Amino acid sequence: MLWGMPEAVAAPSPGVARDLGWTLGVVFRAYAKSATGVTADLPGGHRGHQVLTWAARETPMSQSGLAQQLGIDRTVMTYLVDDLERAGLVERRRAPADRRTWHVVATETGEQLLRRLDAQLAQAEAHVLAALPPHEQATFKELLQRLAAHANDRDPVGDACTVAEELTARPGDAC
Amino acid sequence: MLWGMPEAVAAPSPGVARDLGWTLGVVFRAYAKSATGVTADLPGGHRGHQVLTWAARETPMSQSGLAQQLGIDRTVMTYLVDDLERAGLVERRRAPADRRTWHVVATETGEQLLRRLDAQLAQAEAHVLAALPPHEQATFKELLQRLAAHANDRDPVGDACTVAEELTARPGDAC
DNA sequence: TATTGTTATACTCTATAACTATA
DNA sequence: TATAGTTATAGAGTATAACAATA
Repeated sequence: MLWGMPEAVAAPSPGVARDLGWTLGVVFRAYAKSATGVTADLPGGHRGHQVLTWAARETPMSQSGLAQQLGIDRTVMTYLVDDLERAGLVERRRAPADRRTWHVVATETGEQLLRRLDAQLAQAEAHVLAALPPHEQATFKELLQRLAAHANDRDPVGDACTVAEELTARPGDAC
Repeated sequence: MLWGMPEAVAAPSPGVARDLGWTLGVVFRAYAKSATGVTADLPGGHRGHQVLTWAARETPMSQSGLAQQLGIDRTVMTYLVDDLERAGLVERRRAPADRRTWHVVATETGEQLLRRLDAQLAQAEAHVLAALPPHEQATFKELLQRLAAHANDRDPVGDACTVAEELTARPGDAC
């Protein structure tokens, strides 16, 4: 888990409450909390939802294809599909062209559940945005989409100066 | 770890790329990746940074107070302060009023490092926002702050209809 | 008795590596 | 030989419970 910060957490100082990282984290966790609640009982949680979403597409995907797309380890994907299959939400079908691979396909039950989950997730989204009037909601989403589109464009901030070096650096040193 | 989704991940469908949850996650992870790099070598990572931030305040905090404020378990806080103390960034001082509690106070070294880390985190912030022109950056941050301020106002989306119930529900049922 | 802090233990999640069956 | 999938093992991170010192 990354950046777990359960429940309400107070800002270390008034200034921090205006930091991008802090506010982004607060809003993201508020959404994640709602979304986690929606997918809580689904096998695999939010990851199960992602797999189910892909499994409901027309073109079938292999397990390794799913793993690569969703950034999940191949070995984890096995357990994930196992659980979803046991719940009757997806099926494994041998790929005709390559008998090594399984295609993961949503069952009718899985597709019905997916539609309901998506509707509930839309509610969670609306809940998070409810603090803004409609036209500002649209502005926020539009700006967020543009940020997301360029999020992976450049390399992250250079780590030329590590903490280890910082610990021995003097105040005047450039970092 | 919550919502781990390493590296670049493709959206399950074109529509999803416009979902709030998806875009929020992409931008948050982009920032988290930069921020994690900044605090990578700090004992305790980003949590160590949070503790250090509180420890640098004027009014000293007890370990249990820190744990409660930051949503960290008491037992984890012990290890965290141990590591920060070993690195010479904070000190434990017996509280005069209550000899059971330790006050966690940043050392001069800790305060210097904190100032540098905060400067680097500001760079990470600027990096994430770089896709937008200045006046839209200000708009985004303002809207985000208003969302964050109301993030914990109401209860999360009702989970009156759990997945377990969904699995047995018929298409017409209200959820 | 309740609380602060510490320690030890167990549990969950994930990653690594070895194995099979196909290609 | 290389790849898809499976399984087993080990590791990190976290939570649970018991303990000592103090209130």
